[in-house]
Amino acid sequence: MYQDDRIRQVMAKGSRVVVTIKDVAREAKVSVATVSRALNGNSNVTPDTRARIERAAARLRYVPLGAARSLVTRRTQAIGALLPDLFGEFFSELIRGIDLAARARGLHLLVSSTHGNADETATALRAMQGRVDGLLIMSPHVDAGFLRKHLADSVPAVLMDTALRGRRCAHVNIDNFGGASAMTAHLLARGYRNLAFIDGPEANHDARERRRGFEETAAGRHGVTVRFLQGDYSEESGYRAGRELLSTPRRPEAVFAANDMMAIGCLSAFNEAGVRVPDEIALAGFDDIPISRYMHPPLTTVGVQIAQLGHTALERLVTQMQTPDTPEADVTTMACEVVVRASCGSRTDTNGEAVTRQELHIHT
Amino acid sequence: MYQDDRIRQVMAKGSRVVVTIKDVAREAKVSVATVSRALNGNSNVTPDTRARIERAAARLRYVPLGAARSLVTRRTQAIGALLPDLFGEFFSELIRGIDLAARARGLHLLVSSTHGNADETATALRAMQGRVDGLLIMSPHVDAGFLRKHLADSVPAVLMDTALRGRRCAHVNIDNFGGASAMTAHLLARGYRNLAFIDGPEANHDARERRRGFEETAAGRHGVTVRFLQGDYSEESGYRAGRELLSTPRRPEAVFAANDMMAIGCLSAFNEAGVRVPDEIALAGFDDIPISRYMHPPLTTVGVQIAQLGHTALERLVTQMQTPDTPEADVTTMACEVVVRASCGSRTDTNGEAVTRQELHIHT
DNA sequence: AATTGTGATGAAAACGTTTACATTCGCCAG
DNA sequence: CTGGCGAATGTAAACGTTTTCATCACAATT
Repeated sequence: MYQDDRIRQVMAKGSRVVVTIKDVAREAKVSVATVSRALNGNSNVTPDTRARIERAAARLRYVPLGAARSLVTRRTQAIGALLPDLFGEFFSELIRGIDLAARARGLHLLVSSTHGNADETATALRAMQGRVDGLLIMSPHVDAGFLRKHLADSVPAVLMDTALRGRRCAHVNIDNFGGASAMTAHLLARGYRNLAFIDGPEANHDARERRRGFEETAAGRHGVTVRFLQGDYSEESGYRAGRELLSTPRRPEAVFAANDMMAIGCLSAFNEAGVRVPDEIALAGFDDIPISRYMHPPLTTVGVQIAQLGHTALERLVTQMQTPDTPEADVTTMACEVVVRASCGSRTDTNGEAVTRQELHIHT
Repeated sequence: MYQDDRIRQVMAKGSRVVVTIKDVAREAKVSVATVSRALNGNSNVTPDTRARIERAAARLRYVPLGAARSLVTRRTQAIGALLPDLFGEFFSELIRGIDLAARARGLHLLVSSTHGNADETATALRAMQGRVDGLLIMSPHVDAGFLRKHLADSVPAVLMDTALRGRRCAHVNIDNFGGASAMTAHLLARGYRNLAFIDGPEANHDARERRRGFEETAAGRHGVTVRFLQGDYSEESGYRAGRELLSTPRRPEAVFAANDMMAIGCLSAFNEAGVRVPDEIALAGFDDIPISRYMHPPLTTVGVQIAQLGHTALERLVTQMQTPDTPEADVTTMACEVVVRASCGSRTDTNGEAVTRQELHIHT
């Protein structure tokens, strides 16, 4: 049955010998070209021959070597996602969105985290380039110079939620400004006049935009006072901000945290001090991470369609990969929505679910 | 400055031409072999030559093509993680653990989700094999036959939290039985005698083990009654189970859900009905997902070191990749711990934090 | 001065696949 | 019977890198 030693060796139980297309060809008594054609399904192959080849391939458990295939086709069928971190709900959702879109396109997904280190970001960026067809990048460290230095022209890339508007590649952004502005308007509409804002890390583009959204909407309005506290997006920093707010003589009526984790920390501080939310003080966050609705009270927040962001970014990238001519780098902005729950004193059903959603604009 | 048309073409702004090692060699006026040696750092190259090559490579923004390199070195420097899903805290943590360990080893991480579909699992498994050095697999569909059919002998693999104990590859499991058993003992120790258990999906190995841990520890004890409700790991199913429990004449004193999401759903049902936890009924979960501690009351649960599981699995895989001789496939079991919070009536500090952790055994 | 050793560099083979081109074969029209 | 055609298959080149082996220059030894 087996034609020679090679086949015998390949079939030997537990061996680590790799099966190549030549083995399949030999086993099916055809040339490697025919095997390739049969297995890739495109060209003309006799049903009989095809069946013989498929049987041989299955018997030998042949799987084509991606490297060899990529080398000649100049496609890896993989895209890389470079993210600042893989921890927490935000990135989990983002990866899920990317994965969903990638699998729909038959693309593999290579993930890497940079942990906020610029050198590491550069290393990861370089390491990925040789092995993917395109790159999805979210990182506080990337700017025009960084990309010019570390990103080859041959690699299509899409930047997610980044300040930079270089003409080098496309962007998919979150409407941080609009979302923060809408939430601020919501707070004002509820009658709160004395407001506090817990800031995100200064270096972060999105944190700055959120602050700006709050500031421009609230500041200068008649009878409205604003106050800022520094945070860094961590629950811990939100907790500290909450304590600080309680210790000052004149408490704000409402607190808007630049992300949900800080809002949650702040809520802990309030709960701990026996200050009731929203009766004594209102609280809002940003991101609408899944935990938010389980808080006590459920958190009013700005909903970001995180998975959708990943999906959109990947589709953008695919478009860019398919059109070799550099299209004028465009910017897609994902809309946000105010998700009203109990923490800002809305009427809610007994389950604490959101009862209203205020849609914002979509601007592409 | 530039030697010929090729270089000029390569340097042309915005071009999609890929830079190869030959271009670098030409630019640095050396052979490709020397470029390879210089850039890989190993062999002897004159400092002068090396500098010239590095300058050339940087100027051209050269990055080696992974496919070509892999083809000759027979290493992709990548490992694949095949998971049932990418949604939720559990997988987020797991991926983080894997990524951390992989980056420490200089390995790339390829992720893929199978969404519970057996065919899709097979496809993903096959597609990954040609492009990674090893595989981390977690899936309800893999059994001995499945692997024999779809997994080439040449690919090292580690199975995570799976029933199968084939001799084909190593396993890293969670001590589901031990954890459930310990939690049950904890409930009994607190004086609860009338217990209910919310089951996970029947097909799941871990769900069965958790049930077994509960059953064998509680059943047959003097004065202890047990009751089972079917769930499927979703919050929704936990909610239904909670409603059902409340509607029956004799309520259990304590409810043990096979995972945290169901416990959270159950808690919603209790809160909604105004039934106080833990005063009127105690509640426990399994997994210790990050949300648990933010519940109201914070959830007593079985802690699984999820990130650690990923880390361990990857290290196991690396070991297997380095030793070509198949080592007797071994099984590592990760210990669980009972994390006591307020939902089972323990005394807690004002913050609702865990105040005791009961360590279990570690068995390797 | 001739020989040997050494360290840097170059030439070329190899990796496994796809694909352009060549070959073969059977069939049909003339 | 022959020429031509199309379908099925084979042959071989190419992809970009690493690595083995050979070459070379030059210093150290005889």
